[in-house]
Amino acid sequence: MGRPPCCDKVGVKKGPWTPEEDIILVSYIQEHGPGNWRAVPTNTGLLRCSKSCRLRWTNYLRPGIKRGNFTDHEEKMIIHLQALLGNRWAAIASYLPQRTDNDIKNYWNTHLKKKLKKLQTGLDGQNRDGFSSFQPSITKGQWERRLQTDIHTAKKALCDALSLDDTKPSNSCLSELKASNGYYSLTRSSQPSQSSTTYASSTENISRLLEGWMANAPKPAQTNSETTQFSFNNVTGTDSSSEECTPTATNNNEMVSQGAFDSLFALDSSTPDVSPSLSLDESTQFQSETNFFQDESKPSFETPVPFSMLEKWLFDESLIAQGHEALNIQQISLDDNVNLF
DNA sequence: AATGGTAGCAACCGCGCACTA
DNA sequence: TTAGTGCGCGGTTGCTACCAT
Repeated sequence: MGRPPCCDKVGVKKGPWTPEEDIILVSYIQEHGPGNWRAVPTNTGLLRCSKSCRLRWTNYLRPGIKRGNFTDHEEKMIIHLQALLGNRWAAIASYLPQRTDNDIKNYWNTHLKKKLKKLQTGLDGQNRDGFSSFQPSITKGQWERRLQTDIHTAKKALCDALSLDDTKPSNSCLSELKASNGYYSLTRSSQPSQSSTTYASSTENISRLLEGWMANAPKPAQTNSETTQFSFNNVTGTDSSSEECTPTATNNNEMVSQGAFDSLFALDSSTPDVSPSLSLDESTQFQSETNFFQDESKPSFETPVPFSMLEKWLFDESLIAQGHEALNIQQISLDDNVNLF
């Protein structure tokens, strides 16, 4: 059977999204919810294909997305998870609730690959930080087979471990908004760029504003130098809470504040001992108690479960040195990847 | 100041899977 | 069982900003 194109390509706009398009898309999703992407261009009048709309929403407009500034812990998690899962960015992203697969993929390709390569060449076989060479105890085929059966359940178990309540306000929100001040100019020429394009910064603002919508009933738009620059008065329900980053904005289940999220990754040696390798049985046990991926393949954050299990599993580098099998698996994959550089 | 190279990132493309009729 | 459809994923491209010369 032939596969029809996702759109007829005729009259379909490509390239960067404009703020106006973002607003239209956000407004539509706010009203109808994500999904049925095929209908989005038709119903909104956007000259974009459905895939483009979905991608734009998933990667940039969806609430709760953190962009840029990967922390050391996130970096480590990505490295470990990439070693374990390979280039399964969506799976890796599911462990980093605020990050998109695209973001992680880009970060891997642009930063971490180089970093690891540098590390690999610099150390030249010395064992350090879990990234060095070693003698694999099992073949890649073996661990891949094992992963095939284990990854899915382990993924769900880990997501369960990530589940927590979000009660802290985001401290970084306001400063980011300030940093973005003026970036939403439609002329895209009013402010100097910092580290990203003016457009990227502006979509971040859209996301943050949307967080406010999702969290609260629509309120009259508040006059503000930042929001008015965005022409958000075209959209009903602009919420001032997104500017203030008050805890009221945390009702959204998808959103995890910076503070809360960072706390997840604080290494805590006092946490209970767990096996560094999630066995199938353990994972299945978790799986039976949880309900994941409610929306857009991201875990929910309803049931507070200590993060220590995942944390320990991912970060206990001493276990790497001890040569546990599960971490050997990571090492194998990591070495395989490094060899590709 | 101008130019060329490079890095970073947003977005696109094609494929595969799941679901339905 | 097969065809049609929608969606998600991973790889890749191309644009833009930055940096070195």
